[in-house]
Amino acid sequence: MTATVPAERVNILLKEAGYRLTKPRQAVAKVLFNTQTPLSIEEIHARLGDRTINRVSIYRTIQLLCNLGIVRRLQFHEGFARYELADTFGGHHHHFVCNLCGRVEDIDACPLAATEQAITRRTRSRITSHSLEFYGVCGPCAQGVSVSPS
Amino acid sequence: MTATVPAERVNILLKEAGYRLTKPRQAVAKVLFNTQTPLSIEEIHARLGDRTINRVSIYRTIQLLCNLGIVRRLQFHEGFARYELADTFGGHHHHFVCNLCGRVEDIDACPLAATEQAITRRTRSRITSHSLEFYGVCGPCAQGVSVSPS
DNA sequence: GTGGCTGCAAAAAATTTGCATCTCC
DNA sequence: GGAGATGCAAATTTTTTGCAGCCAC
Repeated sequence: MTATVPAERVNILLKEAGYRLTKPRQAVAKVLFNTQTPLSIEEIHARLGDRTINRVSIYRTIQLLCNLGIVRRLQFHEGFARYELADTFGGHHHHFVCNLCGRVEDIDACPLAATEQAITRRTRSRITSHSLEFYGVCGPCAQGVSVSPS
Repeated sequence: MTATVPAERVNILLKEAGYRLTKPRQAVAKVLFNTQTPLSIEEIHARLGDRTINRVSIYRTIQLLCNLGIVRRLQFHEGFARYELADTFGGHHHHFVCNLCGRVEDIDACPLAATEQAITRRTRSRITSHSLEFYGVCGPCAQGVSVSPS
């Protein structure tokens, strides 16, 4: 995804919700805003240059950002979660995950609006979000030119 | 999902692939064929009446059934995985997960064939599967008549 | 009979929690 | 200064692995 709004908006949202602007929170938010692909806790930790920020703080910060609707959690069946900016900040999109190299590509097309309406009408439920992932073999891997993921 | 083919087909598939027909494997398959909703390892274990079958065997059986394409893994952001019969046995469908009561409903409509084709053409990738979940509040919960999940 | 399968125990990995210390407002 | 946040350690939870004994073929 690509950040469409300055990271400072996160600061405002935190303040408005009554939370403090601390170094770990700003650092984690910055990493997420500067990254084009969903990150695991471990990857976020690795990107926080100096390792003075504890993994536990990253977990807690991520949980907070998820609750505030700034970040969303993804599961690619890897045994751990990944996180990226939520729709408002990163734009609504889905993912294609290569089963060979693990690379993740954004899929901007979303054909689900009509489906959601149909479900809502039929079941009287309220849909607040959806999660859609495609799995397969990416172009480069299919042609044998891929490298294993970092 | 609903089983559309007798569970005996699993026995044939196992044999054909060179695996033995053991009690744990038949018991786990039976549970999956008799259940309408995706189950966690814990839930499968609980439904195996007598507790003579170990959790580890369930993990290993599930992994085998996934590899054979009989079962598929789902993640509803609960911190653990759920499993249900794969398309061939349970029919292609997606899920609606109620954020309040946790109930899971099948969504049979799948509007993704066209999207998959578009992605495949553009990126020269090969899509082998997709995963789509809707989240929200189900009808009963929206009307305050819901009970918490078992 | 025997090689693959199971159960037990233990390890590994991801995430959460308790609490003393620190720091943002 | 004080409430709230962090860091460390330890606990919890889910899943995986090693290995001796068992059972399907």
